[in-house]
Amino acid sequence: MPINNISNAACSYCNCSPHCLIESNPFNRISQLLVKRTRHFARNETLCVLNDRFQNIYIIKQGAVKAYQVDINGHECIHAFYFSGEMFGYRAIHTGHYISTVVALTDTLVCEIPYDQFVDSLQYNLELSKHFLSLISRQLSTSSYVDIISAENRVAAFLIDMSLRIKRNNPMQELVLPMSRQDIGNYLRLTAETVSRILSRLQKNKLIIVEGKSIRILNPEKHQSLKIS
Amino acid sequence: MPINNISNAACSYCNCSPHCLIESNPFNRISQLLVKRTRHFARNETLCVLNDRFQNIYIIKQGAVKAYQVDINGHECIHAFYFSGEMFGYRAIHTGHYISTVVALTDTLVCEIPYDQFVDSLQYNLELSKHFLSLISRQLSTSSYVDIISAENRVAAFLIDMSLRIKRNNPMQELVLPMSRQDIGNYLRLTAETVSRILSRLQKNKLIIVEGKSIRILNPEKHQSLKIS
DNA sequence: CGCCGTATTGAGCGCTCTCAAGCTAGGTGG
DNA sequence: CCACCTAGCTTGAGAGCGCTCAATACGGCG
Repeated sequence: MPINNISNAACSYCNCSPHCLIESNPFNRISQLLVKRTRHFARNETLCVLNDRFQNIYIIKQGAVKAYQVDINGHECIHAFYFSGEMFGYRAIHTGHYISTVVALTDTLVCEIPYDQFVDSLQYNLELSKHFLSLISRQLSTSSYVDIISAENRVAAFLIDMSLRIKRNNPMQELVLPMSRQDIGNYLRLTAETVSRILSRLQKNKLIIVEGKSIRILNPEKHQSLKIS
Repeated sequence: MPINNISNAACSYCNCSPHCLIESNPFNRISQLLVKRTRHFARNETLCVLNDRFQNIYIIKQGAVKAYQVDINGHECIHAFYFSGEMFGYRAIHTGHYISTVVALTDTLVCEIPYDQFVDSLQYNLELSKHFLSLISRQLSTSSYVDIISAENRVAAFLIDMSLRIKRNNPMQELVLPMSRQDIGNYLRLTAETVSRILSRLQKNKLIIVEGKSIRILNPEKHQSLKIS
């Protein structure tokens, strides 16, 4: 696997193409014009650091990352996980500096797109402008888990979301979470102990089967009803 | 005060101009091209309704609004307040339908901008594209209050934020909150009772002076330290 | 095998919620 | 002018959920 492999292939040739967030005709039309770069990061490697100068938007070709800030108590506040096909970095557009540190949860391949060049290309393509605005707006329209009051509903909603976003190529429909219980807790504003207890409880109630990082969801419908507190 | 007064004045003549979020040279240059409309809403009147077709982006010239969804338990989840000079509606870009109901908290004047026309105008002005993306990105980069664990810190952070966003023309630096305690609670995911108790506690600790909806912040520095849990 | 990081489980505490009772301000009518 | 009403706000008592602290179990790896 080549590190920092420079490539300028059209999006249609990307291995992430079937489920890429920005995969769409308008983007493909423009994609040939953009110099993109595929980069590889090992588990625990840092993709970008809080306060570094904003330069690139990233799309994950393969793998998973977490984006977090460390608060004054040293607590790691995770505000997002991103998976295969998803885009990140755009939250830095306003400040010009990354507003979180992003770390790979597993071996991860990303597509790196220089923002300056990308935004300049918008003037040649109104459709791309519209599409990009729509993508960003999508992030604004998805409500956060912390809106959900009870811890159990929050974990259930998290599992449903993960099961929809993590691409799986196994027949058993099992979900393999790339993050630790602590990460899940930091994301949902719960402690790792609470996350663990709730997973046990959901298993006892025959809603899921837990085997370490691998989780099988037995009754997605039941979970749906849990989702909204 | 004319209702639904049609106007197409340049932004520079708007009474909101001194503190408008989208006030900037690039926008002013384009603003003459856009048909805008000034509309008036009385207290408790609805500006837009959840699931209605997305047509306009709004900028508040004067007043205040709350944006909320009602969850399946009938609980009103407020996800934002907007004040004079601020923009809303852009969260609907992705879905094409408004994702919340917006209601006036006081008598409110808004500037209504048709999105289709606005987005078409982007192709004539790259600077406007960049500026608009930056504005939207700003919304993504501001973290939510619910990230703050303790209720006291959440309320303190809320008060600091309000004091920065609500424009005042009084010398005593007093903050007049346009929303009820219940609204504050719905926004911070606390009960109205808890909000009330915490305001009393902050007053007892000589951090604020509460007189109904009017609040004076005595030690902004002390609050800052409260802000991050 | 022992080691270490992660996950699970338990006991007790504290914060916020629930439920309920008073309180206040503003409005209406006599 | 006061009596009365109502909605919103405040305050109190008790309960429950999630946190803290601590012990134990698991799993990968030398």
